[in-house]
Amino acid sequence: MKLPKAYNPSDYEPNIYQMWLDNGVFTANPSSKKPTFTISMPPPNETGTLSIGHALFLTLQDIMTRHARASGMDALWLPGTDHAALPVNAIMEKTLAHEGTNKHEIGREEFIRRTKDFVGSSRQTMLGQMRAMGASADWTRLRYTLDDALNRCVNETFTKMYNDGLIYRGARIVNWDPNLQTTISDDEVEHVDETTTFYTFKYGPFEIGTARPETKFGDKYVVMHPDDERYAQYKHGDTFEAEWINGPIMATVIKDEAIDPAFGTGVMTITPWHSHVDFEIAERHGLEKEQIIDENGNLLAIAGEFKGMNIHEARPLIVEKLRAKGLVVNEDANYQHSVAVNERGKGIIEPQIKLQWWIDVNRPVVDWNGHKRSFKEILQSVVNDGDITIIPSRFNKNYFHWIDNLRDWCISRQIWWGHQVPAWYKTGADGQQETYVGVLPPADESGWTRDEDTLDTWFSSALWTWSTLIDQDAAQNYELSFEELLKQSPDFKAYHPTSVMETGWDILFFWVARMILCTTYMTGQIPFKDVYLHGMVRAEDGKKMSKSRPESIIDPLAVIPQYGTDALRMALIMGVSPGNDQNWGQGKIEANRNFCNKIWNMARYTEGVLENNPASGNPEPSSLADHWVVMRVSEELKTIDEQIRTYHFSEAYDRLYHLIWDDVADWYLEASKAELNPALLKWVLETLLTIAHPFAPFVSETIWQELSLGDKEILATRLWPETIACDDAKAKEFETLKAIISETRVIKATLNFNGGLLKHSNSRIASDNASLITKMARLESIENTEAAMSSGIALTENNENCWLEISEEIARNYLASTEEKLADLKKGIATISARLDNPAYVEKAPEKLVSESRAQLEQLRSELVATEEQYHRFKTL
RNA sequence: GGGUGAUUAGCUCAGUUGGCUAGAGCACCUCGUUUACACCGAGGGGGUCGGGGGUUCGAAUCCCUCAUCACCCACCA
Repeated sequence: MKLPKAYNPSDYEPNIYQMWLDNGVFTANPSSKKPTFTISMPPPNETGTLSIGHALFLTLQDIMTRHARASGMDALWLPGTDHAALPVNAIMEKTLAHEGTNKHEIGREEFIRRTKDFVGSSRQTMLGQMRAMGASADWTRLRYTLDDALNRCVNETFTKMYNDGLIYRGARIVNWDPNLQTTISDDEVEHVDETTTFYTFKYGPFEIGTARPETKFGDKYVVMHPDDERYAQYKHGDTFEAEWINGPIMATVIKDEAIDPAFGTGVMTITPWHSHVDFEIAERHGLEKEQIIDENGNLLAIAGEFKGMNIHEARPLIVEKLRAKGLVVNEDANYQHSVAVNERGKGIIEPQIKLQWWIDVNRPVVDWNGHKRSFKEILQSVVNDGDITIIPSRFNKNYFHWIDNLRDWCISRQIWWGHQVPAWYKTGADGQQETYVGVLPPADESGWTRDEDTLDTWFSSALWTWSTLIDQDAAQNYELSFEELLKQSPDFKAYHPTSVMETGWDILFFWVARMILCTTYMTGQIPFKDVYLHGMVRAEDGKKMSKSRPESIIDPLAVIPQYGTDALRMALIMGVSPGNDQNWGQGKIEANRNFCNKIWNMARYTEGVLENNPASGNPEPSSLADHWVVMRVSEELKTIDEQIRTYHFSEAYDRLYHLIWDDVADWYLEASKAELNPALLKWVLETLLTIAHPFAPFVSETIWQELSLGDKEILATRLWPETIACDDAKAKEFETLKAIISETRVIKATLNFNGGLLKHSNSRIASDNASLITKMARLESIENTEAAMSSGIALTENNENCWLEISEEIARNYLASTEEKLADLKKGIATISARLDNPAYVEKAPEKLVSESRAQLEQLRSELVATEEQYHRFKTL
């Protein structure tokens, strides 16, 4: 025996993974003739270690990839990591602050160098963890979002969009994070609820409400709805003088439909520099805009005596001053509103007007399917036209809704870690600023200075599916045009568009939509055909795992040594449906550790049999159990294959679990002990290991290697098994046999006795399989009496004239069970005959269902007759 | 304000396009040291599928409505 009694995963996993690597099992081959299957791995951020969420996506993608490989495809799962601009930058700045310095002191070059060191070690940790999860990714094609080739793609994309007028530089209102000192996109803004004080101030003849008195210094426009009759006497453009924070000011009346007359007094003043809505009103009417708050959140000169003060300190002082002037009309301390924060770091967002780079999403100049379209229109049409399928489909609605609300995308960031904007500026002879945008710096760099900003991480991530497939060396040859580069990239030609994008629903907008946008634009192709969205893994109590509750965090790498990677993988997909969140379940991991051990012991049993009874010849079913197991395995081979292909991972897993445990382990292996068929037993084991492999790669491959199974040396390269022929009638006979054994067990358990004598009257199945029945039902013996039953308890669930010969004394105790059974049978008969008595059912339901119902009714009725006879006999005992 | 999801056994959840008398894992109860496995085997209890309407021969599944919970988007002077 090579296999020890229990499966201990950590004894085998690292070696098995290394064996796969050594044999190049995961390496794709674009020159093969096989159909291709591609997944671009969503690159994890290089900020630390793998989370349970990473473990989930690695499992799902690995199942798909291994299944594709087994389906005879050239499967490429392309791995990578993300430079994670904003989070990494924040970590670095914090580290520098700790050391008493900052990025400006050490300079850009040194900053980049130190950041590379940091992410380098973090990357190695993460790659090791991904391998520990069993990820069958092609590590020879490992990519990084800051690779030189990707940088070229970034510059190509930026330049092309700039030349097409789709990227522009403009002073617009942005989401400014004073903590991280950068702009962020709309999608990175999160709203958190807050209770604050809502003030109502007197402002000339009006009363205005605000939660932010500190922004009000420069307010000189008072806005109301044009149809608000309370203010009908004031005309658009009227001016008036009002006493305000730092003395009298001239104010102008503006009428605008953005104002809700029902809110507060229906009048407000605006601060265009620090509010999105106010900015839009000011733009509509061509109003002046003035900055009040600087980039650190301090008040500017316009605040007079408050100049230089932080807004939070200044707020109460400003209110105090207004109160002293008698301008405070009302204060509501329980005002509920939400405040915008950066989802990274939770810094409060201060809108500012800044000169930034933007992508225009509304300009219809992009060629797509022969039409000039805007980015918005392309995003809509690829999903509407079915080029891309989102799974589950309910996310279509979210996706379209997001597009409808999409505004121009601010892509520049005031941080150093990332792809630098490929734009250069110089002041020309006439004093005007010139701008140069290009893939390469200007030919003569003298006088030009490069834009200091970097691009939003998602801008480079948006190029991920194809930038990773272009020839990495050719990308450095700038003689080649971008189109030539694509043509000369074998991987791009073989593997793009990719087959499926598997990712979390939380980055549908951030990433999936932006990949579609940039990829259709640059390559003329969709990035992927299907989008499969998984949910979040939450803590066992249903709440988010969070750093503030360290005990809530499940570390996948801590689970693996104790339970094994396979158990972790299966726990993560068990009972989980696409797009739905799941709670971590300790019970699930234990159940799957046990399942792995079950597989192990199924192999161990087979190993023992084969040692004494070497398999010879082709596997062919002989006994009833053989025919039955071949039938069951063949059915499930097809179904599980289909389920994986259609992304029903949980159901595929469920079928595998019960096939192995219930059908094979509990029935077939036990039955085989009565009538050995070593060749078939071996076939069953090999087949089950092959279909279990995508789910449980380690235990299946370990057994394969330890027992030197199969026609191939490595299970990971084996094709999905073929079915073999069986006799359906014999398989059905085994079902009858199962019924005899099960019912015998039930009677024995109900009456709680051991042994027992089973008699039958010329049952061929019972006499042919006497030893099997005796063994599995744990009987004393079995005999054919030829005579009809006269005493004991009849088995009524089959038509084989079998009965348990036991004393009338004990048999009478079965009366209660018989009564229950009678009730159940009558209920079942009532249900089905009611259905059949309904002419509409017989007429409209499919013929197959109707005939099934008839057969079922027939069966129940004969069972009822037998049970009733028995019942009356017991009554008279 | 707009939207999505959830509500199924004590707990955590599956349940493809409506179709066998509604399932799993865990937990629970009874029995069992059968040489693959106690990380086991055999048997069992437990649900009017959130409430109410409707469509249909047939509804956990489709439609309407209400309730509770979670989340997303927008707004917030």
